[in-house]
Amino acid sequence: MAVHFFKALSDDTRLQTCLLIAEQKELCVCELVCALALSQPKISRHLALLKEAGVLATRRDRQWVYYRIDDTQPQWRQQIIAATLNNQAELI
Amino acid sequence: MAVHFFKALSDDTRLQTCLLIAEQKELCVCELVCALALSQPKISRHLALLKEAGVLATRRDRQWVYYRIDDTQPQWRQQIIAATLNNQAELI
DNA sequence: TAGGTATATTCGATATTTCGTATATGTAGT
DNA sequence: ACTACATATACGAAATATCGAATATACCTA
Repeated sequence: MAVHFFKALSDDTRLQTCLLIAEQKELCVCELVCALALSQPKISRHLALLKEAGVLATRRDRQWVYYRIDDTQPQWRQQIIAATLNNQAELI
Repeated sequence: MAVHFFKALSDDTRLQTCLLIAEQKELCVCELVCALALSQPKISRHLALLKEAGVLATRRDRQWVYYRIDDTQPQWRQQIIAATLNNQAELI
C-alpha cells in the first residue's frame, strides 16, 4: 500500500535518514548516528521501520550493517525519494 | 518541509481522498462523503489538514466547497501525487 | 426571518507513534 | 573465555493522531 510508503517517510528522523542514504548511496548505523547526532537506538528503530516498509535494504560487513535504498522496490517509489532529495534545497 | 507533505499523505482517508480528487480534477465534500462512504466530519477534517498542508485548494460555489489539487504547490509534489495515482493499480 | 442543506469545528475518548533507558545479540580481537 | 565495539530489541512513559458525537457556521430558498 502506498500509504505505508508515505508513512515511512513522514517522520523527520526517517526522512533525513533516507535522504542522507540516498545521497551517500550507503551508510552504516554508526555513521548515521554521528551525522544526525541522534541516539543509536533511535536511529536503529527508524531504520528497522524503513527496512520493514521496503524502503531500505541492508548488507552486513563485519560488525557493521550498511543501509542503502532498496533498488528492488517499485520505480515510482525510488523516483519519489530521488525527487525529494533533488528538491531539498527549496526546503532549507 | 517535505515531511509535512508526506505526513499529509500518510493516512488512508487522506490518500484516497487526494487520489480521487486528482483523478476527478475537482470534487465537493458531499461527493467525497458519498464516494468514500465516510462521515462528513471525518472527511471535512482531513480535507482541512490537506489544505493546511498546501496539497489541496478550494473554491466555493453556492453551498458547495470544491477541492482540487493545489497547482501552485511545487511541481515535484504534484508529480508525486500523479505518480501515486498512476501506480495505484499495482496496489490493488 | 425561518427552515433546509452543505461544510466546518469543538470536545473528550481511544488508538497510535515516538522516545529514553536498559538490555540483548552479534562480531572481532586478545 | 573475556572484553570491546556495533547493532537490535523490549518496555513503559509521554506525545501525537484519529475518531464519533454534538454543535457551529455558511449559504440558499421561500
